[in-house]
Amino acid sequence: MITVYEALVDPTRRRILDLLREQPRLVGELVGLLAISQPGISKHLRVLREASLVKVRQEAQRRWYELRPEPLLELDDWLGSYRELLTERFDRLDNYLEQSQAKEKEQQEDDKVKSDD
Amino acid sequence: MITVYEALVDPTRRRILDLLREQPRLVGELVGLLAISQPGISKHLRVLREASLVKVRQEAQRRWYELRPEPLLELDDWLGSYRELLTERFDRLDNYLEQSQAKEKEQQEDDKVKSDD
DNA sequence: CAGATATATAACTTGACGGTTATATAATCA
DNA sequence: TGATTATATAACCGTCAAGTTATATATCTG
Repeated sequence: MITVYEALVDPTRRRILDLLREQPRLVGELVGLLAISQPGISKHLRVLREASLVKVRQEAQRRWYELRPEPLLELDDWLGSYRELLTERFDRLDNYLEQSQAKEKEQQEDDKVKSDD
Repeated sequence: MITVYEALVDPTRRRILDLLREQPRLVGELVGLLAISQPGISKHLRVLREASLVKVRQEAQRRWYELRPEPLLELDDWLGSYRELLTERFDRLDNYLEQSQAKEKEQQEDDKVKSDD
């Protein structure tokens, strides 16, 4: 079994989850979107499966991967104990959060620039 | 710079944060509590520092480590997009969460059983 | 100053991770 | 049936993480 923390540590897997949040996807679709080889994607999907963060529905040779957000509750629960501390000082943090979001967005752009050959 | 995801992936570091949530602690205190060598703890603290999750106050030879929860906001933000999905199906998940908590508690017990030699 | 105390850093080992290419498996299609 | 399509698995490689022991650094104490 793989913990939700282990599943989320890799940015590619977070991207996959974000993509699956929009809609179920085929493996090949994810390959097209993520600039990683097909076996690489399959390996990530295996990790997500073993963390129970996705479920699969087979349809002929194709596999539809679908989000299963339940395990995120554990993370949310852990975070909960910190949330009061956070909201206490909330004013100080607005700035911080905006910075982080900018950084993340930047990185996602980088990911996307798959050389189109 | 170390991401909050990287910082949280290690269970020992999550325990350290939990301990610092209660109160600031000395390195030696954490060593006593965690069954890892002093350099091991110092390395974890360095990671937490580079993730901006702790701050240090020096007092003679001692170092007080204190929680800095701000970076957790980024994680909370990421989780936010999934929270609606989660609450939608909330009834199905109670059971799941309880299981996870039991597992975690079990593991923490294991951590604590430092052979007292 | 010499020793003791508290912590950090260096160097090393081991194992796991994330990527790759090559291949196996399984279903569809002609 | 043989070729094609879609995905998973195997084998391998380089990097890094987490632990260790040994040592450096810095402060206090006698």
